[in-house]
Formats: sequence, structure tokens, C-alpha cells
Amino acid sequence: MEQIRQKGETRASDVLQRLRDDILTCELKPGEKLRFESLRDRYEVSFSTLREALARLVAENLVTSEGQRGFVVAPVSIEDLIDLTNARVLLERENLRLSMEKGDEAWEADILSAYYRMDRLQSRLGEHYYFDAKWARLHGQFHYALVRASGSRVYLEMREKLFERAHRYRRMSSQFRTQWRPKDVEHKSIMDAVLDREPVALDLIERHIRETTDNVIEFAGHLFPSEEARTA
Amino acid sequence: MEQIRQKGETRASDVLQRLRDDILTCELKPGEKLRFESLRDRYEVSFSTLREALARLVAENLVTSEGQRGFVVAPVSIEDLIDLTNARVLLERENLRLSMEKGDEAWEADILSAYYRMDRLQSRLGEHYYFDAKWARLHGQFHYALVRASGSRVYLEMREKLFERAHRYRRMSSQFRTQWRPKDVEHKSIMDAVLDREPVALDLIERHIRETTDNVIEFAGHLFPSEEARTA
DNA sequence: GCGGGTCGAAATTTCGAAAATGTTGCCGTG
DNA sequence: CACGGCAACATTTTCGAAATTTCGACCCGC
Repeated sequence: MEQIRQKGETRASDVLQRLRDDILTCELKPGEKLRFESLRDRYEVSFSTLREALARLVAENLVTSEGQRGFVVAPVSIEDLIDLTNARVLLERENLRLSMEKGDEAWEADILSAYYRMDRLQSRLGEHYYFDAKWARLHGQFHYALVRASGSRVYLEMREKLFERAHRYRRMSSQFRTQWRPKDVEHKSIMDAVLDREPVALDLIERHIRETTDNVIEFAGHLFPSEEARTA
Repeated sequence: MEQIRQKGETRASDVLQRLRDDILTCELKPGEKLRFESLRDRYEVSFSTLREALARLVAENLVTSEGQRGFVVAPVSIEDLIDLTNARVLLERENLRLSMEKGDEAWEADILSAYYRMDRLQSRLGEHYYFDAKWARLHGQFHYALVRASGSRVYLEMREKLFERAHRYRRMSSQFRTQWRPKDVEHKSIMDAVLDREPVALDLIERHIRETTDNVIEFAGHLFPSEEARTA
């Protein structure tokens, strides 16, 4: 068989990534039951390999497992989205605060570079930039560049996981809107404040996150159950 | 075969719990290589079942997996302990703040009850209470009771995971000291401040956490590598 | 003696069949 | 007709052997 995977990468970690992507892009819908047979067909791996990948996703809160009744894509709800947003704000502020305190010139250079790349692609894409997968990646990298000098592995890992979980909501809402508010000016002012070490940057980033959540609720809130049955 | 496990509980989840315990109590030492053969003998399960449990522990940061070279108990370091402590302080403060804002009378009653049970056992055990497993559980439950009314699933889950990771450090240091500073007065004053909704409670809990970490470093800091080789 | 390549042993990773468990629908009884 | 038990089915969970990969020792040429 042809060797597709990179060295040091297992089939399970490959499936893990694909499963995560499919959940985040809602190809596997929230609340959907994950049957082994169909997953085996889709990803072409064995039961055990799937099981390992699913086990990891459970610990990431993207999948839930109920006793001996299999796995389910983690459900969504407005409460969860709000909860996630608050947690993201807390961690983003703390990371950014530390980053601005500790960041050196290399950090500043990375920020400028990440912004430039995002901005250029945005200009090229025009109004519909938000649907572009590549832009989404650059956008994520820009925000990561801002906080990456915080020096705290724990904070950054938590931030990363929360960011991913929230991404599913953004994705769901993006299918239901035709245009996004222009964020380029916002990003620019955040970047400037961060580079100048102005404390107001923390408030700007908080508003940035909360506004995105508000938009998601406005455009797609009707998709989420409000306070549905939830098992502990 | 005899039915030991409860209904709706899989063999994998059972092994997961035992593995987690063994890691937290340092029966499996930090940095130790986890070979399947010996684990299979120890827990009497098959490769695949082990693999699933290990995969979950990886996502919990208690185990690391390196490409195709197996699993290793997550290493410890002073940097990691300090990082964990800062994160715990951030989350404990936020949870407690929300809890004091939202907590009702049932919450207050639970706190009193948890404190009473912990305090009673402490009196009975005398000086060596800190080595007692049951006291450790009651202590954990007391601290959980304080924050549990925060109403945020995300915050509480993060808090739980950080608490567990930090527990390993506490455990390591407890083998190297003969006596602990009496914390009973501290716990009492924290509880009183919380029940009275005094904002100073947040500072008390922060100092409580940081002092514990300082103790750990003082008594067992020599055990941890300071800035050893760390792979990304 | 030293660096590089090769082969064998040891460990991990993957697989699909077999066992265990949960679920559904049927049947008989109250 | 409702309800509880039972049996057949569907699905998950577990197992250990087979395939793959890594690690270490040995050998060869320089």
C-alpha cells in the first residue's frame, strides 16, 4: 500500500484529525450518533483505530460517550456558546496581557507578518472572505500571533481548545448569512494597540470576541436548542 | 466471568481511572515509559483497551505520546508547576467570584456541610491528616463546594483538570515532609468570607493556592528537573 | 578508529472476528 | 387494552494475532 502518512504519524492520529475537522465543519452534525460501521466505511480504518480517535475527542469535549451506548457528536446550545465565549474572553485577556508584557521584537514582527498575510488575502477575496478556508486559517494565526508570547503552555493550550470548540458555532452561523461586517479595521486597531502596549487592547479583543458571538447568535441562534435535555 | 463493573461502565473506563490514579499517586513515575506488555500484566486487559485509556490520558495531559514510539507519563518540572498554579488561581478566582454572585442557600448549606466533614476528620486524624486519602477527598470536595455555584460547565471542567494535574505535585512533595502547616484556620476564614460574600475571599483563596505551591517547591523542588529537554 | 549502512529483536500499531451488552418488537398474561 | 417478560437483532466492546515501525548492535569500507 502506498505510504501517505508522514513518518511518526499514526493512522489513528490521522483519523483523529479528520474526525475533528468533520465535526468542526459540521459534516458530522451536533448530536449525531456515531456508528462504528458507517465511520469505518467513511475513514477506512478498523474498529480499534476509530475507538482510539473517538476516545481522544471525548477528552476534548467534541464528542460524548454514554456508557455502553456508543459515541455522539457533542451537542450545541446557546448556553454552551455563551459559556464558551466567557471562558475565551478570560483566557484571551490573560494571554494577551502576558504577551504584551513579555513579547520581544520577534513577536512584534510575527504579528505584523501575520496581519499582512491575512489582510492581503482579504483584499483579494472581497466581501466573501469569511467563507474561505484559507482566510480562516490566517485569521486564526493572526490571533495566535498576538498571544503567543504569553509564555504559558497551559494558558495557550486551553485557549486553543476553546477556540476550536467555538469554531463549530461560527461555522454553523456562516452558512446562514450572506455578508459579514468588515473586521479589517477592527483587526488593525487591535494590532496597533497591542504593539503599542496600550492596556485598552485587552478591551478591544474582548469586544471583538463578544461581537462575533453576538453575530453568531443573531444569525444562527434559531439553530441551537435553548435548554434541551442534557445528561450529566 | 464475574461481573465486577457497574452497568454502563466499560472495562476501558475502569482501566482509565486506575491508570489516572496510579499516575497521580506517582506509582507510575513522571517520565516513565509505558510499555504495553507490563501494563497488560498489571491491569489484565488487552492492547486495544489499554490504548483507548492511554489516548484519553493524552488528551488530559497526564500522558504524552510520541509519534510511533509509544506512551510516556507526562514529565514534571518547576516551570510546569508554576504555570499550573497561575492557571488554577485565575480559574479559581473567576469560579468563586461567580459562585458568590449566584450561590443560593442550598449552596451555602453544602459548603457548611463539606467543611464540617473535613474538619471532623481532621480533628480525628491529628497531625498527619494530610497523608490520609479520605481527607484528601473531603478537602477536594470542600473546595469544589465553594465554587460549584458558578454556573459555568466550562470553567468547572477546566478547574477540575488543573486540580488533578496539580495533585500529582502535591503527592510527590507529601512523601518528603513530616508535617504540614495547619490549614484548618485558613479554611475556616475562607469559608466565612465566602459565605459573607466578602470580595477578600478571592484573595484568600489565591493565597491558599499559592502557599501550597510554595510548600511543594520548598519540600520537593529538588525532585523536579528545572528546565529539562522538552519536545514541542 | 570512525562514520554509515544493514539486519534482527523488541515494541507499537492495526486489524477483524468473537464476546458482551443494549435495543426492539413480539407474545402471552392480567 | 396495557404491561411485563422474552427472544432476536443491532451495536458496541474486547481480544490477541499479524503487520509495521523503531531501536540497537554489528559489520564493512575508509
